[in-house]
Amino acid sequence: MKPSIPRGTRDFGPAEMQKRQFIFNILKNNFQLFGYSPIETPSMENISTLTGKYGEEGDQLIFKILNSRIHESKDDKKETLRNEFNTSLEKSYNSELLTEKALRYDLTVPFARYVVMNNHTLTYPFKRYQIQPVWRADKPQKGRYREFYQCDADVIGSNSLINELELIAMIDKSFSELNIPVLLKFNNRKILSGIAEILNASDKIIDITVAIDKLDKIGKEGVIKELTEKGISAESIAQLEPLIDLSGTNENKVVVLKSFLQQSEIGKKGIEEIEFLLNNINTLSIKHITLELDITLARGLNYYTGTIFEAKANAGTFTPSILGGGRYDDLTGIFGLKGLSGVGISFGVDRIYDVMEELNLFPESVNRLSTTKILLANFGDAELLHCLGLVSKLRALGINAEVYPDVVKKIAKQFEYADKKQIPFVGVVGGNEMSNNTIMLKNMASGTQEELSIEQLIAHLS
RNA sequence: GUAGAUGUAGCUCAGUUGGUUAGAGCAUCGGUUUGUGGUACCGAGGGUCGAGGGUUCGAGCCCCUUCAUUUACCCCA
Repeated sequence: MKPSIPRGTRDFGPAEMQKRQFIFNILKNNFQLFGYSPIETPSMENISTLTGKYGEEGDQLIFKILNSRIHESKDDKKETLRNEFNTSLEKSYNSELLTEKALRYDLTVPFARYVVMNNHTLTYPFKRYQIQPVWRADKPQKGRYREFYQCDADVIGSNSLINELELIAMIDKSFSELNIPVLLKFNNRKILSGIAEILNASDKIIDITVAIDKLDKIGKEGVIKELTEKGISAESIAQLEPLIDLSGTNENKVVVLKSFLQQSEIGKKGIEEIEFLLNNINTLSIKHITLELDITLARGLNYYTGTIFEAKANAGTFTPSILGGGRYDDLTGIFGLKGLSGVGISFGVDRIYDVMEELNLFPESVNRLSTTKILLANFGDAELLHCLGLVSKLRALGINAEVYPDVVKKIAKQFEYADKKQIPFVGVVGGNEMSNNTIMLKNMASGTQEELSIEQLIAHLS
């Protein structure tokens, strides 16, 4: 049979892994630098843990796992299963009789589930990071995969906006180290709720933000047309006008929003939070990223209640977001633990990779196929045994070294191997070198070689 | 879900209005070189042209069906 992998999934070869790990390492270091501890959770969760947390669209994109040993069910149960299956063919329908498990859709909901289950062992505020793949049954396209890694950092059990500030600092530091120019958009769900409250249209708030978000694409008239189509009254649209025209600095936008939201308690709270962030952001010495208040940023995930974040590369043609996050006031409440507010962000490694590839941002040092520093050529059994002693000496000193395992007719083959793996040095130990206790060291880049003592070799490679 | 694009060698792709035995580059293997790679030269292997059906004396090319991949919209990391 012809081998293939499911669509939306990918294999990663050594060259790609080298670069992916470069990203993982930077993120992991920063997570630890800011005080987060690692956890892992299972790939699969009970389906009831996941459903209802991501909005209607999100729920449909959850990969479900068919119950195992369904065929062993009793006959009377089989009839029920058949009915459930038929129903699920007719409409979007979750039946726990068929699929009681599903692949995790993100890391935040499993984290909330973890917190509730481990409440008594945790010290709050609990700061965790988590680097694991998630799965979404989306149609794949550019920058969109069905299996991809998220790198999450969340603080739970703290209401303080200091957490938001720290996250912004960590985002800045991480993207600065990755050397990616980034536009970090932020907003606050309370402002969106406030706008809905003022317009008395809480069910239409998503339509409104989506429409205003298209301003760049379809112009002001297009936006007004779309709002009308969505059933927003002319009066409300007129009222909305200052928001459609919203522009300028973050501070200017706050002034406009303040007057718009005067009559909304929740809106005023949102403004207060935004102002706190803007007033204190300077003390963070943000050097790298650009911060922009964007009231059209809504984010589909149901659980967000306060600050929301989204980051995109500020250069090149790759437009999908590479980071998302926000505050959720009561995600653990669903699992029975009330009153724990959390805030977190998620880096999308796969998209960060795509951006870095496009902008050619990977440093030269990770653009190689292997980390081996020296290959010892194989001239036969006796020489090989001698070389094995030599490599273990080198490895003890932290020098990445390997031997060529097979005896081959043409020595050239071994040099070709080193060349293809981009190994910088090849050591040759034949009869002469063995009796002299030396090694012929060839520099693959320059093509030159010289006979060295073992001490000289070590000095050369260290 | 809606719309478009593409399926030819391991990979990237040519292939003329339908006409002999379907090509190239890269990769692989062998040789020029039995202690030396990357550059050069010579040679070899490798194809049910995505699958099924139709039109035709004749189909990689035209028609139908189907599958796969990919891009955009929606939503998302």
